[in-house]
Amino acid sequence: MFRKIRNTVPVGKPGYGEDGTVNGSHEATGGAAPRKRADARRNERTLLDAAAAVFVTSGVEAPVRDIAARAGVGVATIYRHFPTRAELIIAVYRHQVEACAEAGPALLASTTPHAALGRWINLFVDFLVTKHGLAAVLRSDEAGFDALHAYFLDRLVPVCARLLDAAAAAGEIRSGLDAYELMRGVGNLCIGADNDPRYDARRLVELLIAGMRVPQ
Amino acid sequence: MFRKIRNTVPVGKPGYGEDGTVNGSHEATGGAAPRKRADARRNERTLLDAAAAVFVTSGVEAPVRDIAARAGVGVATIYRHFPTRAELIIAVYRHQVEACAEAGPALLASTTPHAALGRWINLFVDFLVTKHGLAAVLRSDEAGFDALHAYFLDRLVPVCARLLDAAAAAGEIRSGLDAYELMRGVGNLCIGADNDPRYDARRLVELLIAGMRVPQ
DNA sequence: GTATCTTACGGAACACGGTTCCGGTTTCTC
DNA sequence: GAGAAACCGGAACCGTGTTCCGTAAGATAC
Repeated sequence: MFRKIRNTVPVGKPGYGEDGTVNGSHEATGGAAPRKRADARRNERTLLDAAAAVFVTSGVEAPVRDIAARAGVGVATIYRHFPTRAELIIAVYRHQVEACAEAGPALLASTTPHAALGRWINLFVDFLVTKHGLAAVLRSDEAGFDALHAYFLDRLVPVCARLLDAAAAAGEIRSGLDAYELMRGVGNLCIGADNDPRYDARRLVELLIAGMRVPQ
Repeated sequence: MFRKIRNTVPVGKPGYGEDGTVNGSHEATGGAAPRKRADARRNERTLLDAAAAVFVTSGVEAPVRDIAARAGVGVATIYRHFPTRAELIIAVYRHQVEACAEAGPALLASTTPHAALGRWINLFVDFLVTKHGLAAVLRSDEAGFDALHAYFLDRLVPVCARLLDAAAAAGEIRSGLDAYELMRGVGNLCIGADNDPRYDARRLVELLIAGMRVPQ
C-alpha cells in the first residue's frame, strides 16, 4: 500500500525537455547518471505523450492499463519509469507549472501588486480547471500523491507568498494571510469545475480574492 | 458500474426516527408499505449505528466490509438496505442535515440577513469539517453518489437561497449570487479541512463571505 | 560481426475493494 | 406447528492498482 517516493530528480529541472531526452544526456551530478538504454528513453517519451492524451479524454485518474495500452507498452513499464502516478502527472504538467511559477515575478514587475496577485491566481485557476480531475487529485490524501502535493506546493507557494507580501506591503490586502492556505483554497474551489455548467470556479475565486482586500 | 438509484423514500422525512423504526410503521402513502420483517428492521438500525461509528474513525469512504463486520452482518445485507453508499450516508446524517436546514429560517428571524447568512454558513461548515471525508465525497462525481448530491442540494440550497435573497434585499451583498454555486464553493473549501493543521476552512469561507459584501 | 552481459520489457499473477448470487435460515401468517 | 415469503451470510465475480519473472532488446568487448 505504501510506496517510498523515489526522488531521484529533485523536482527541480524538467525531465521532458525540448530535446526530447529525459535522462539521455550527461548530467553534471557527480557522474552518477549511467545514461539509460535507447528503448527506455523512447518508451518514457511515448508514455508521456500517451498519458497526456489519455488525461485529456479520461482525466488524470484514468486506469493505468489505458495509458499503457495507448502507449503500446506493458503496465510494468509505466511503473518502472513513474513509480507513482504522481510522478507521471508531474512529468506531464511540469512545463505548465513552471510557466505559471515564472509568471509570478513577471506580473509583479508589470503592474500593481493586487492586480498581479489576481492575474496570477487566474492563471493558476485556468490551468487547473482545464486539467480534468487534477484539482481533485491535488487534494487527495491517498498515499502515492505526496510527491504531487509537494511539487505543486514547493513550486507555487513561494511565488504566491511573494505576491501576497507585495500586496500586503502596498496596503491592498489584509496582512497575515497564509500563501499555503490560499493555494489550497483556490485549488479546492477548482474541484469539479469542469463537468458542471452551474459551477464557475473563477467567479468564486474572484470573491475569495475580493474578500482579502482591506475593508475600504 | 452504473446503478439505478432507488428513491423509495423521497428524501423527505427521516428514516432513522426517534422511535428507532425505519419502515416499521404504517405509513399513509397509499397503503403500499408492507411493514418489514423484525430482523430486517433490527439490522437496519444496527447498520446505521455501525456505519456512524466507522465513519467517525475511518471516514465515510470506509470499506463496505468494515461496516458489515462492525455490525456483525454480511455485506449483502448492507446492499439490501442501502443500495448505494450515498443512501447509507444520507441515513446516517439526515438528522444533522435537517437541523441545519431548519436553522436557516430561525436565524433569519433572529438577526440581520447578512449575519444570519454568515452564521448559517458556519453551521454548515462545522458540520462538514467534522465528518471525515464527507466534503470530498459530496464533490465526487462517481456514479452512486447522485442521491447524496441531490439530497444535500435539495435540502440546503433553498435555505441558502432564502438567506441570500434576504441579504441582497437588505442591500448587504451583491445580488445575483447563485445559492447553488455558493454551497458548492463552501463545500469544496471544506475538503480536506480535517487532517491538515495548516488549512482552516472556516477562515477561507469567511473570506469568501466577506467578498460577497457590497463594495462599501 | 558475433558473443556476452546488462537493462528493460510484457503480460501473467496477486491484492483489494465494490457488487452480485445463491443455498440456507428466520420470521410471519394461518 | 406448517408452509410461504422475506431476509441473511458468505462465497464468487469483476475492475483496478501493483509486483514478479521469463524473455527480448540494447550495449559492450573482442
